[in-house]
This record gives sequence, C-alpha cells and structure tokens, in this order.
Amino acid sequence: MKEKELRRSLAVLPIGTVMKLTDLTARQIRYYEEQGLVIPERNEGNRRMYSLNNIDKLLEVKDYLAEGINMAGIKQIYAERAQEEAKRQAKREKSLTDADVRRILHDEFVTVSGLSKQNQFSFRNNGL
DNA sequence: CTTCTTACA
DNA sequence: TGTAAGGA
Repeated sequence: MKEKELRRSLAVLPIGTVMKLTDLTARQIRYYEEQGLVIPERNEGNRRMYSLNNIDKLLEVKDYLAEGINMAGIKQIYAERAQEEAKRQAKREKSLTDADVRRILHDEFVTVSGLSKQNQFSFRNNGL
C-alpha cells in the first residue's frame, strides 16, 4: 500500500490534461496555486506538472467552491487538517518514546545493579 | 501547438 | 475570472 501512494504522487500531467480532467480553466488552476492550494511541480521548461493527488485536491477545492465556500474558508479547512495531522504525528512519536522508556529503564537497572544479561541468567539458576 | 507571466477597454 | 500580449 505504499507503491500505490508513490505513483499517485508522481507529477506527470500538464495543465492541459488537468483542465480536461477537472473541468477548470487554466486561470482557475493557476489562481488556486497562488492561494497556496495545490502547488504543482515544474518540469525543465518551467511547465506545471500535476500528480493524481493534485487532481483529487483540485476536484475537492472545486466542490467546496460549488458548495459556496470561499477561498478563505477553504484555506481554513486545510489549515485545520494540517494541525490535526501534526498532532497525530506528535502522538505517534510519543508512543514510540514510551516504548523506548522501558528499554532505557531496564538497561539502567542492569547497569546500576551491575547485572549483565549473562549474570542475570546465573542468578536465576541460583534461585535469585 | 501548448504553456508561462503580466496586465487590464 | 476572462482574455490579450509577448516570449519560451
């Protein structure tokens, strides 16, 4: 499920194709870019190149606009999503940290008590 | 021919 | 948002 995401992120579509796929004018597509929504890559000739994910986002923006939401509103929606994503990532990092805490605490115990893995085994055999 | 930027009777 | 201009 990752090879798929990679392909969806490949910028291979020129603006002309995007216009047909989204039914948006070049003017609109470039304007949304100015507004910070859907920034395409550029090829050697400074031409905009879009990915399938870019297409999806443009269609999404188009829908919001059709629903009567203005540029400011759409920006807010994406700003909120970005903040939520940031929090999810922060929480994930915290979980990994907690897992490491056990190992760190365990190693700390072994060091302070002067017990190596091998000696711990020996103690068990001696009824400790 | 397609796309780019800039500007606006 | 449309469209013209001038260049790539």
